[in-house]
Amino acid sequence: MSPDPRQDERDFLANYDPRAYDPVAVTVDVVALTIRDGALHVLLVRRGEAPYAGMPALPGGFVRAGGPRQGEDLPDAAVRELAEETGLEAGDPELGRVHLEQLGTYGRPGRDPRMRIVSVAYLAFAPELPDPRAGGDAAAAEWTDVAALGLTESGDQRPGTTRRLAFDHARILSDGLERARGKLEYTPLATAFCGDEFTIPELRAVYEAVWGEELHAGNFHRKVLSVPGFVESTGTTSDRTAGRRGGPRPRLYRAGDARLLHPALLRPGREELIR
Amino acid sequence: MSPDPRQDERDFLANYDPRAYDPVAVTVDVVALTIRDGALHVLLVRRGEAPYAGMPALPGGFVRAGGPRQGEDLPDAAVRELAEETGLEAGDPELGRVHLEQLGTYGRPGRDPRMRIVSVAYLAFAPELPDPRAGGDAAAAEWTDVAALGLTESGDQRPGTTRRLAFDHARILSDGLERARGKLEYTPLATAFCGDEFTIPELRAVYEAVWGEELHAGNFHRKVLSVPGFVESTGTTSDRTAGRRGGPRPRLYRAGDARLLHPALLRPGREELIR
DNA sequence: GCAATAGTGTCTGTAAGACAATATTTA
DNA sequence: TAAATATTGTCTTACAGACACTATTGC
Repeated sequence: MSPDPRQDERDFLANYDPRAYDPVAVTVDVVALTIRDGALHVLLVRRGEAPYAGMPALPGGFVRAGGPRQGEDLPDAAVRELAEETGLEAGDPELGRVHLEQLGTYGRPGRDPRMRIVSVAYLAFAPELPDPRAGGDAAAAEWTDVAALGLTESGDQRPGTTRRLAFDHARILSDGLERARGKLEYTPLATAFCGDEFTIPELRAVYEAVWGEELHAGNFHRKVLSVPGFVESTGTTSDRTAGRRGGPRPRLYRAGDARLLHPALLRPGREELIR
Repeated sequence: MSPDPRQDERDFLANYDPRAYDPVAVTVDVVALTIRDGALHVLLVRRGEAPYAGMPALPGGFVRAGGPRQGEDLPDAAVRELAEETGLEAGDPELGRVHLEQLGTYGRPGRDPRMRIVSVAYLAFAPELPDPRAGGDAAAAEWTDVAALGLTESGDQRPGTTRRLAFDHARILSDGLERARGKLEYTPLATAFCGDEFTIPELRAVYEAVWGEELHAGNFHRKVLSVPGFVESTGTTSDRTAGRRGGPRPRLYRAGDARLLHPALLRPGREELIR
């Protein structure tokens, strides 16, 4: 490496194609998912300005730069945006329980009418977080049932859907949901939607909410317990009565130490989708 | 939407946090993989300038911008970079057989010492492409055996490796290889490394090169034929003798119409990697 | 001829899914 | 008491992997 990075930088700025300096802005958008009342919800904000003023959008914003070695890393920007919109402090331990992963990057020319914007989308999975309105300066953000958005597999929204998403956020959310559905198959991600301790039926409710289909209780139960490291017993039983309509008290489990599920829990009935 | 996008743009540029306009450049980098002589190879260029002058790097370059609706989309930029470095024309039908997918985006501050750069990495799978040197103005690019790069699972290169990659390209390549290994399990991607017609042993050689382990010929053969839509018979046999050391002439197959393999071909012996 | 390989057959352990049975709880 | 639910058991079918076998080719 050259002994003088600033000289490098001057050479660099002087030499290469100036078209590359047409402004390109980099943003992060966050698809934050949680389970509320047994249904999958996504965090949406209401846009205050044009374009798409008044329409719901994914929380997001510009990545802070400031020089070659200054500014924030992309995952940090995603956490910051999530914290700002949920009203949680950036250092809140509640945020430590949130699983965050990069989803993909969207840069089609024209996706933002104001300027060329490349957006790095992140996917966040959280157990029930406080309602965004409770936070101090939290914007008009709220958890929205994804079923109400009428998303199709192709990333569009069905005609007649009242809550249309801004920009290409329907596509990004659609990709995020598909990623989440797939990850539930071969990782213990579903436990990230639960509290520290949870029952097998609660875990099954997570799978049913994300996959959108009912699962056979008995087979699911045996299967989860048969995957090494998926869950570990606490030896106690749940005394929560909310949502239960009878039957014995279910046992409580914690997340195990597995990072991959083997064998995987495959989604039923995907034969038609394969071709 | 506002009736005057240019007014939107002026408002936009006037109003928001100017720190976002600290220059951030967006590049694409391409992890192009192919099989040569039974070993997995990646396309690398030799850097001509500081930083990392003389060191091998992934092919890549700046995304062309030019205004809100001008410039190229990210996948187009990746195809352009790949075409430039391989010496193929951008419209060459040979490029149409290349499978391209987004790998991930890397934006850690300091990853490029000159300025803040966010790089969108793409993964390309191709059957044997012409040698880059054959192309007209092709840079000093060449296919490199990935085994010679001494990559570890953590994305570093083993001490003593002579060909050290520039920037964080060892990490990017490492992520690309892991993605490729995984995709071979549940998609028919391996056929993208083969010609139009191929034999089951050739297909097995692809799996062995990418996974880095030998597979049982008999079980692999039966398994491939049992997955619906993976391959379809041509009714002919291969008369190529290159690489074969005996035995009957293998039958020829084409890629089938499956987009997912069901059941999947799982990598053997991953029990240790699960925790 | 000899060694290597393509392709098929067989057997065993594991897993998925349908279904049933029992015990325990809420309403 | 009736209905719902947690948990376990049983059975069938499918599949992965180990191994064996035969036929066909290159050298």
